[in-house]
Amino acid sequence: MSDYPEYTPVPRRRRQKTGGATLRDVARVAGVAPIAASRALNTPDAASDKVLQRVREAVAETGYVPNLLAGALASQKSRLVAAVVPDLSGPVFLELIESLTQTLAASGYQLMLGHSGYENSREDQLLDAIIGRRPDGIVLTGAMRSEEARSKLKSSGIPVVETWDLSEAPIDMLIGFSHEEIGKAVASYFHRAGRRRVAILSGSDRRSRSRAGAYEEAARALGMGQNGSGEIPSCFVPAPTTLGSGRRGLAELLDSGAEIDAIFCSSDQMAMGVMIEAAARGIEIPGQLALIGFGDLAFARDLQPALTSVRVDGSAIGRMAAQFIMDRKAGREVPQPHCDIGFSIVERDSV
Amino acid sequence: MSDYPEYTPVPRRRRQKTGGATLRDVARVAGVAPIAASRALNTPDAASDKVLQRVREAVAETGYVPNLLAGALASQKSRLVAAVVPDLSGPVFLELIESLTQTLAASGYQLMLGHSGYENSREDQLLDAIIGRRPDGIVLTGAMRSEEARSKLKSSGIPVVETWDLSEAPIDMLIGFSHEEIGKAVASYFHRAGRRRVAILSGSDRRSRSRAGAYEEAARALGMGQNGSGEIPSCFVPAPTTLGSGRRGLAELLDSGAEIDAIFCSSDQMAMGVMIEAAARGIEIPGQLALIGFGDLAFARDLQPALTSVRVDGSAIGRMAAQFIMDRKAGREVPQPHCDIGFSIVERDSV
DNA sequence: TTGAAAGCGCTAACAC
DNA sequence: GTGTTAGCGCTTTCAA
Repeated sequence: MSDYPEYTPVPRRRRQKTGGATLRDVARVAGVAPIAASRALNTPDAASDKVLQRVREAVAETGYVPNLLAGALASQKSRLVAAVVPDLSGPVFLELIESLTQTLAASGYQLMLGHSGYENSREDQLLDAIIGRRPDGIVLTGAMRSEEARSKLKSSGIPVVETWDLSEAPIDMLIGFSHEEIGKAVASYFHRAGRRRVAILSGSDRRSRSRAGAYEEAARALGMGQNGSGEIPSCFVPAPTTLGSGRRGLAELLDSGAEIDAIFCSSDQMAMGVMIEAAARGIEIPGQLALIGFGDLAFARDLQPALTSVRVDGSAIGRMAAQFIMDRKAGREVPQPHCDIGFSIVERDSV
Repeated sequence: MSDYPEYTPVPRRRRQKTGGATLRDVARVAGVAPIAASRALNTPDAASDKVLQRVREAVAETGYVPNLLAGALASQKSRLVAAVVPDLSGPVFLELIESLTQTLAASGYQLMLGHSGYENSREDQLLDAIIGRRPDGIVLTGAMRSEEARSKLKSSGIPVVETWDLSEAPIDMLIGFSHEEIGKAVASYFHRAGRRRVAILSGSDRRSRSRAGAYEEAARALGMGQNGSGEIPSCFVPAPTTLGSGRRGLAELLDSGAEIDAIFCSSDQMAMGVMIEAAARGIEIPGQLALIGFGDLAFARDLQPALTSVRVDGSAIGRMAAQFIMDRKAGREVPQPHCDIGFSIVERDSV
């Protein structure tokens, strides 16, 4: 054995690289500086045709896929937008989510989805996970009621679009409609249609309650309700509402002995449930019972009878929200950052 | 005018900082090194109580929210998982997406959602956007049939879970079931129920076609079909299928003059449409017409009659997919990376 | 248990 | 139009 110490090369600190080709590799192959390659890919107008050509070849040769994480870190633009929904199974928000994804994708943005549930419990944790990714925007469809969550959002500096509601003190931007107005409009619609003994079947989430409250109030003001008492029979079921809760809701309403000739349902699914239960009980719609749903889901027109429903243009909300955020990020000013998108009652055959 | 050049301070190149507090700020406030603060937050076990305490206070004081982008870049762990669905409006995938989001969220992962549509056109673009974010895993529920897309996925080195199908040559991991077996099982179920003049109403997407094909074949093998010819009346509608396409599909089937006593619908929504159309035409279910749906959506049990349907456990797929990916990332081996999760026929009253 | 140094892969800010 | 340099905010690696 020799006493000479073995030759140990100075251990160069090397991290494991991710494996794939990087912009440097592309640049080397193309024979240009990394930044030139970057420009060729991101702002092709600012590069000569020669560089463009060679970089493109190099990309093809190396199979380079840009690391958007690194790009986002350097440029402070993540091209990510987060959307928070209480729940996906109540398809009310689907239209919004789809149009959001689509509009964003067309501009190279990606959607990050978060579920908040209908309770405020996980909000904070979810928010940290979202803000931590530094999205270019956050679209809220529900929840975020806690003051802590709101101030966290505000101080993050990330553009926020609240949707699906009108708030007096928006965090930032807002695209919504008035649930109270809807409640009133439906009550008055029933009134004009000659219905008097109106009832309500509603989810117990805040928004449905808000529609329900305005509906009851307006109905009473119009002199509708149970003969004598002016009471508006109501049934509240936990969100998300389903076809099943519609069936059971109607059963409960009927079994309570109330005399009813019209029901406002807080979702089209529930309305469909009511239709099915009514059919099972031999109650004719709209003859004996008129029905208005909420959401105007695709199937509403295909029901028998076709369902009259309150329509809110979820696609428009999605498109606008995406536009708001992209405008903001591009430094453009959003002229009307608080928007009431309204609603309409789509008249079909169930009233 | 003096000829002396004005004193210009050396312009330090400063980027605009994002504004929020960084780990350095936290560390400074806590009086420790940045790395110590990092450890206090990520691996609390490896830090002394004193440091822990002071870092926590500093976090609260500064309102620090970790920049996960930077963390991901440095650690090669994005804690992001991408899911690609053809479409959200056919709620078949909702269960999967919800359980995926939930399982991931419980471990601090976030879901990134991508829509592929039912055509392969946007696949490649979508894939680049996804791979570019270096997610820790990708869950595929449809599409990705092009060889280019598959090889891109493979060479990315990102764990991929294909779901909702059994493939002979999976890209990586797989959690699925056999659409052919389902077709056969439904045909034989109708046969055992004494139905003979069976038909099919199906979406025209690949998977529905695959179920339909096996169903027709099995039905013919069992001697079912139109009297004499053995033909199986079929109607294919574009995906996503809806209640409306169910109504129109039944109408088409009936108006073609076929004699039918059982229909296999490729979605529960279509089955519901068939029910409605049947009711409108005075056709009794299951007396004159038996019905089996696919998806076993929540409303199936609440229909009148309750709908018999093929059930696939989407939640289980979501949970497993999340687990597979997290195991992989943690260096654990996934013992059974190819899994047939099977299906069941939930017997209710429509047959 | 704690810290200093060296990146992760990219782009903003300059200079030419 | 192109290149140089210095980070973005974090964590890995190594050394104490």
